[in-house]
Amino acid sequence: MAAPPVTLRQQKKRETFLRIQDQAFRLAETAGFTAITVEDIAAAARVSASTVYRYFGTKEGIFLWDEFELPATELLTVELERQAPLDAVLAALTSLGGMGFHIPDDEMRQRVRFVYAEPALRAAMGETFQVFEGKLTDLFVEAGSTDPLAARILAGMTMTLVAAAVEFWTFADPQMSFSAAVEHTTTSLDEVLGR
Amino acid sequence: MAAPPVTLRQQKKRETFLRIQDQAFRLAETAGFTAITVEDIAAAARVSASTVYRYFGTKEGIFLWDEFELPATELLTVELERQAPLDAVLAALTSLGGMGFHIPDDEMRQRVRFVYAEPALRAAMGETFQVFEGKLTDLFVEAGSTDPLAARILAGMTMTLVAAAVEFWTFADPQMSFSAAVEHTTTSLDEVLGR
DNA sequence: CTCGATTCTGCAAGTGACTACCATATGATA
DNA sequence: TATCATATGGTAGTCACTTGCAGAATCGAG
Repeated sequence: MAAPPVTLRQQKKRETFLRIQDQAFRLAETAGFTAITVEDIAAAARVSASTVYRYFGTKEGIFLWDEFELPATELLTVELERQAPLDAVLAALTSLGGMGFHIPDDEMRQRVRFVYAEPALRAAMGETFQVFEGKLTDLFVEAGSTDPLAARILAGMTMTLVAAAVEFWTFADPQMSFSAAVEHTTTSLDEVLGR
Repeated sequence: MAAPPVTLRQQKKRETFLRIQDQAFRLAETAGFTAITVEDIAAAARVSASTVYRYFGTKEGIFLWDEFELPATELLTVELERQAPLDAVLAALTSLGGMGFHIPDDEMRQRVRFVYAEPALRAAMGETFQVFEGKLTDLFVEAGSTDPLAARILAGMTMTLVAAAVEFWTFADPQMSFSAAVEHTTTSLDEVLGR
C-alpha cells in the first residue's frame, strides 16, 4: 500500500511497458497475432526478448491488461456492506461503468475487438476472468452474506455480467457509451430473471 | 446423424483414443502434467507423437472430454419449447444431473480434481466452456424467447451453474451423488436471487 | 562526487509443444 | 486379389518459454 516511488527507474519501467504493448498492438493489428513473434515485438520496442518475458510473462499477456480489478474489488467491498449481494454487484457494476478508460473509447473498443477476434487471446482473457472469479468468490464468502456455493454462483454471474456488458458495448452499437451498455445489461438481467 | 459404421477401423480408433487418454492420466497423476511430455504419453500408448496430436490436437486436449455437450443441447432445446428460458435451463440441468458418467463416479471425481489442480488444464477447460457458452447463446436466440443480450447473460448463467455444480460435487462432500449436487446448486441459485 | 549495493537488461543454450510433409502400412471395397 | 482410401510413423523445422550468468544502469549513503 506504500506509494510507489517515482524514481527514474520506475519511470523507465513504465515507459518500456507501454512501448512494448504499443508496438505489439501495432504489429499484430496489421500482420495478425500468430504471424508475429515475440522477437519481432522485442525488436520493434528495442528491447531483448528476455525483457518482454520479464514484463509480460507470456505472448498473450502483452495484449491483456486489467485496470479494473483493483477498483472493482474496492467498490464491491463497500457496496456489500450496505445491501444484498446481487444488488451490491449491480451497484458496483454501474459505478465501474462510469469510470472511463486510460485511452479513448474507440481505441479501447478496437483493442477488445482484436482480442475477441484472436482465439488465443480470448482464451487467455478467459483465464484471467477465471482467476478473478475465484477472488470474487472469496470476497463474497468473507463478506459473510452467503455460503460458499451461493458465493460461487454469484461470482460467476458477476463475471458474466461484466463480459456481457463489454461485448454489448463493443459489438452492438459503435456510438454507445460504456455506462449505457452496463445499464442495458442490468436491465436485461432483470428481464432474464423475470422481475 | 447417420449411425457411424462399426468397422474394424472405427473400433481401433476408439481403442487408440482411450488408450492414449488412459496412459496420459496414469502418467500425469504420478509425475504431474508438466513433468511428462507428449512423447512420453505417445510411447506409453505405443503410438507416435503425430498420432497423439491427430487425435487430441493439444496436450491439454488429451485430458479434457465432453460427453455432455450433445445431450445437453438436445435436452435444452426440448425444454425451451415448453417453459421460460431460465426454468428450461434448470430443468435440463436436473435431467443432466441424473445421467451418470461412462466411468465410476469416484474416478470421474478424481479426474476433475486433477484438472482443477493443474492451471494449464483449468485454462483449457475454460476455453471449451467459452465455446459452448457461445453455442448456448445462439441456441437461446434461435429459440426465439430472448434478445441477444439476454441470451448472452442466460448462457453465462447456465455455464456458471454447470461449473458450480461440478465443483460442489467434486470438492464439497465425497459421498454426494451428482444429482444431489445439482439440486443443491439450483436451490442455492434461488437463494441468490432471493426467491 | 564516489563507491558499493541493488536492480535491470541482454545473451546463450536448451526444452518441448506444435506444424507440415512425405513415405509407408493398414483397412475397406469391388 | 487388385485398387482405393485412410491412418500412421518419421523427419525437420518453428517458436514460445525457461534458466543462468555477465555486464550495465540506477540508487542511496557518506
